[in-house]
Amino acid sequence: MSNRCSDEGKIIYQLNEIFKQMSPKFERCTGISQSRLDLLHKLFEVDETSQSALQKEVNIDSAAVTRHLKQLEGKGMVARRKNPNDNRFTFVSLTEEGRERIVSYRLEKEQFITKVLKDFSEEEQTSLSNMLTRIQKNVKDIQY
Amino acid sequence: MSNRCSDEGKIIYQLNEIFKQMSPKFERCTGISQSRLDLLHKLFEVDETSQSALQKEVNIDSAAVTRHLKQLEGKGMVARRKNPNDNRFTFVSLTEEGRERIVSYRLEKEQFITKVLKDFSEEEQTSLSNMLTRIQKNVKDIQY
DNA sequence: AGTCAACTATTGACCCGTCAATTGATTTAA
DNA sequence: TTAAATCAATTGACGGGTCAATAGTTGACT
Repeated sequence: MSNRCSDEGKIIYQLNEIFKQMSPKFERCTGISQSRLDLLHKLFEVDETSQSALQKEVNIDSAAVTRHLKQLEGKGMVARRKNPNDNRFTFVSLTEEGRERIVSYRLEKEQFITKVLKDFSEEEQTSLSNMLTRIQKNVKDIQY
Repeated sequence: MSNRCSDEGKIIYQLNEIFKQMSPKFERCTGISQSRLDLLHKLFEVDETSQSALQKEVNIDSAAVTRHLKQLEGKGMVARRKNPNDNRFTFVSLTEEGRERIVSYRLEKEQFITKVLKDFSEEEQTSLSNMLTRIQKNVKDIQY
């Protein structure tokens, strides 16, 4: 249950470090931030969604979603329009240009991922993934 | 080397999710952010250091370090003074109050960690840690 | 009808990180 | 000894996230 202090925080520490080191490299390699690519990915699969549905999928604050989508709209990658049947909702979809550009993003991302998982066998990957899933569950179970 | 798409991005995704979900809970449980606790930890071990040396250890930008330390100074947890032999450097140290309070922070942190690693055996923990180390190395090797 | 509650989206204030430019102190070299 | 280079720390501008408050729309209930 409890083990020696030197090791105790190490995994948490490593998780943070990996995140901090990986995020900026991801952005430089792919040319887009992970959050934005996530948004585009979801849109890629869905054709058109409400903003709130999108927000629930990517799991970032709706304020951030609004700002991202506005910028992506400014760059001509997504289109937004109000739901005519319910003006509270705004529908979001990829533009043609967005749809084209996301393909190259995906490519860059795949290359990035293979670099990150270099020398990991299939078994190791699934083993790692399973452990991460368990950690995720533990984190979720922490009340407060 | 390359495997099916559904699994490809999953680990990266999980790492991000864990980080995003864990950070705010950590802060609520312990009452302090991870970065700040890191800073205090280093100071706890070292008695007095220069700010730049501290910055190198915690691995966050020196601008952020300055701002953190100023706030911690405002709360009476750390003390700062210029190095009399070289006025470029500022020395940082824990105050008595800071030294007291960090003990409880450590306690909260330990409890948090055991929750995160619930149901993980020693072997699993070292196995996980080793894999994370390898990933960290892979990330570091990504040029650009 | 009219009011009230619920819901989406947006905005503002804030935290935390980065990079780039600046300030002040010291060292190096001419 | 003075000028240039270097270095630590700070500051400002910005990106991206959160929460809280607000605006606008819709639905339900009296």
